[in-house]
Amino acid sequence: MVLMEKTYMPEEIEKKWNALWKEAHCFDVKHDGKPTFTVFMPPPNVTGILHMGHTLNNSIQDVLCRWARIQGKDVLWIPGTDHAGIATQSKVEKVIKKEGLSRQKLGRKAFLERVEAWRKEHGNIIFEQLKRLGVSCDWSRATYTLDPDYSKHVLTAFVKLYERGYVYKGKRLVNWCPISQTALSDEEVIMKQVPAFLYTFRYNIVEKPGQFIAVATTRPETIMGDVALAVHPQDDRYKDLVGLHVQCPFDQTRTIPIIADEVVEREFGTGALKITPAHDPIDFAVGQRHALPFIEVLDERGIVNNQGAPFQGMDRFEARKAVVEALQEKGFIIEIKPYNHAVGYSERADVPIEPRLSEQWFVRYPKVEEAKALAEKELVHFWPKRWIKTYLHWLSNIQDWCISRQLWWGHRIPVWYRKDDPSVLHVSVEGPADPENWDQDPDVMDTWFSSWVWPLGTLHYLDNTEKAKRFFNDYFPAHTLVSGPDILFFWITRMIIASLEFLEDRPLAQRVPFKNIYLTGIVRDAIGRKMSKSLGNSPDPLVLIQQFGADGVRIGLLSIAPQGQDIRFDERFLVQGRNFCTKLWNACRFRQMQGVEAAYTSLDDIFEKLENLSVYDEHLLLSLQKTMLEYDNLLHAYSFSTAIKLLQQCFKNVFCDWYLEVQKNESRHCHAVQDLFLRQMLIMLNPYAPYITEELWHQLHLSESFIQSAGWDLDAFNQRLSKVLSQNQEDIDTVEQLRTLVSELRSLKAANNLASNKQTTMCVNLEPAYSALFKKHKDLILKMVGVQAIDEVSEMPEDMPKIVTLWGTFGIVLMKEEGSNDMANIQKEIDTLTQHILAAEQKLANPRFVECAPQGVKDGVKKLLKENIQKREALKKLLA
RNA sequence: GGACGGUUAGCUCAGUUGGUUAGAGCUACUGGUUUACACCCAGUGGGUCGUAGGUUCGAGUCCUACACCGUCUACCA
Repeated sequence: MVLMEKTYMPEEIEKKWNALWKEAHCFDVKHDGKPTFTVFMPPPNVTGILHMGHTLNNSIQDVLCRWARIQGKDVLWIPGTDHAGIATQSKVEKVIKKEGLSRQKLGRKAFLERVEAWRKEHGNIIFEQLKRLGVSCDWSRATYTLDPDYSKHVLTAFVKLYERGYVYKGKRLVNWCPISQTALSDEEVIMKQVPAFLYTFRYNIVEKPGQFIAVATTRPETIMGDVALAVHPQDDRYKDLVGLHVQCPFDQTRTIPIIADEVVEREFGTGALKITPAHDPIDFAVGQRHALPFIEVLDERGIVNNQGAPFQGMDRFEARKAVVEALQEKGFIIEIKPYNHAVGYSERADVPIEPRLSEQWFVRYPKVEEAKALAEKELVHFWPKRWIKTYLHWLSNIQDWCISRQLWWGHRIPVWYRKDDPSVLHVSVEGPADPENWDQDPDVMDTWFSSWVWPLGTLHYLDNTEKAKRFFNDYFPAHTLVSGPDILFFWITRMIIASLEFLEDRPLAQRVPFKNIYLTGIVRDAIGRKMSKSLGNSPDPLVLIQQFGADGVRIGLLSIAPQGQDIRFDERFLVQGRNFCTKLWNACRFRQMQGVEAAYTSLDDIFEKLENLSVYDEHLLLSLQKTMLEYDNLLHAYSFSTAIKLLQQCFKNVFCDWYLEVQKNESRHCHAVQDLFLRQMLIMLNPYAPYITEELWHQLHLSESFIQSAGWDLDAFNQRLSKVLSQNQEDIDTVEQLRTLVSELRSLKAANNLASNKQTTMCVNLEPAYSALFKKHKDLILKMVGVQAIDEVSEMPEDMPKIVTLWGTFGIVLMKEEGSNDMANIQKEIDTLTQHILAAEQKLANPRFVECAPQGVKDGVKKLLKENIQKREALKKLLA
């Protein structure tokens, strides 16, 4: 047997196990009749690269999947990528721009080939990165949203919704991105507070020469598109003016009416609102109500068109300046004041969006009420729970979804118009039989329209073979969906709606695509800023993996990710993760140095060898048992950070720093105890740290097969353990008291400036009740504290530094120049004890307390009171 | 404007249905290398649980108000 290396070397070991796992198809779905466990990976952008958000998200999914596998479940974790319409297309457009090309110059077909080539080159980088992190997906089932089979699901969704009357085409005001030149959904628009100006200017009244109405606006460049002025019907200032007309400032021949509409806020600005239906959502509604004309003055690039004379050809921001200057020259401007307001920005291009009138495809959401009912009936659970409110709020205020995009990269809208009569439509997945007579709609669908059928498409719902149907039924719905809350509406809610709509033949409970939704926090930097490319505050996960090992990164990250709370990321935590791995490594190395059997040591073997257990052994195994139970509960409750901290604490404090140190000072060794502890600890740590635990599992010869097949039957384990343990609670208490005593005596030494390695002599005045216990464990105490002898005395010498413990008063023998007795400290301790004693006495003297409090609480108070009094008496003796 | 979070040690956070003397890790300080590990061990210091009230025998935990920080959402043009 070759001795393990002195430190854990993640890189080679990670490589080794990645290869072996792949070779053995460890993560392939088995479909062997065992209970299934499905997870859908939120598909990252196909050309994206791994960032901290992915790292957190996928680590959590991996914990869930690996834990399920250990429990013997048949796990299916489906990975995939998203074609990411706008993001990918604009990336490639930037690249070809450098070659002096544009997509228009290339033409649709050639451009799409370029994008596809780009995808082939840059796609799946993220898969390789995820593999480095150690995620256990079934890679053979990786799905891409433009895969032919997957696309069929997307197009079918469109066609079905069209047939059912949920999809319609309409000329509406949409969010228009002048850079990408496409419509955007409301969710792709980011509202930003920006400093701007509020311009107040005059509109001369035609019927009353010399009189005018003052109007406030932030968008003077749209004045040329004004078709009315609106005031509130109850506004006394303007009541008499309704029905009259005003003159347009740049086209004196054009007059527009003054109308009354309740949408106008009397308190804002001047109480008069200019109506530009083609360029503002509110104005659009007013325009429809009053049957006003729609005048567009900006084109698709945000440039003033021929309706906007004399500013034609100017960009919208140039035009704003020019219009204001022109108004100033005419003396129409009354006031210009700074004004902060929210402006919608295009998520991708980061420029203000332009509300623009255009013809688009819309979806009216089906199954909204059912989607609400699912959450209310707890057929889908949110973790943390509070997200249910946000979910319901969105569903209650849901707006029709603009799904067409004026892009080329994506699923093309499956609608054809007859060449000789474009009002004749053909809508189908396959297209018309005589394509030469038809023109297909040029637009593609919103990327989110493709990902909302993710649970159906990845499981090949439309495949009608018996085998495929059975597969779908066995793996749908998923157990948990893990995602950031930022895409709760974009994606999660829509997946629920799509599954509800397209699985109509199933009962409600079986149409929900996942039973649990776990929403992670957002990863922030050390000073609380969101991690982003532009700030450059996001570390490269691969560099971190190289520095700390994949396991170190995973443990570090998960230990600071409390349920649904944002994460303050700091490399310090990864250092801790790595350090823990080293500790684990060394504890197993230590075990190996004591001799490991050449044959495999199964759980049965270990239990067989558990005999003649000392109280220390029992104490350790009971700690293990308690930890196993708590760990199981914590994972059920998605408390990932608490769970890993629990394991770390048990492993370091109880096993390494206490049990192993005790073992070093004991002649008798029961290796089976260590083996059992390490075995169970490795199993529990495996979901968090798959590589190192797999390696150690084999180094310690715990099994021939992979750790993932170890099994986890808590009840059976507890029963077996109960048989070998004496289960004497007093013994366990004794060991806890011993730990405290050792710590107190070490403290006595340190307080008197004695180095921890300095052998000293102590004396003790024992509490009679603990005399026997002390004698029994005396040798161990001597060794653990570093003391030559502890002499029992009935009277403590006066000038000796002392400490009062549960078991007795201990004094330390000092050389002349060493230390001194600190009376002030003793007095301080007596004072604190007195406070506690008084509080306890008051409680017990209170009849209401005695009457109401449960017996356990009362007993606890009494016991503590007794101990505190005992301790205080001993301390008082020292002062006397 | 609305909704939802958060506020506990210098920092990052635990603290389950109210119940015994409020915890951990990191940092700081002190000391140490004994059968693994300095990516280690031992010890010390540090908190009137955001503020003000209330309910209760008992409140970090429940209620009310306020303050501050944050997120989402709608935006009054």
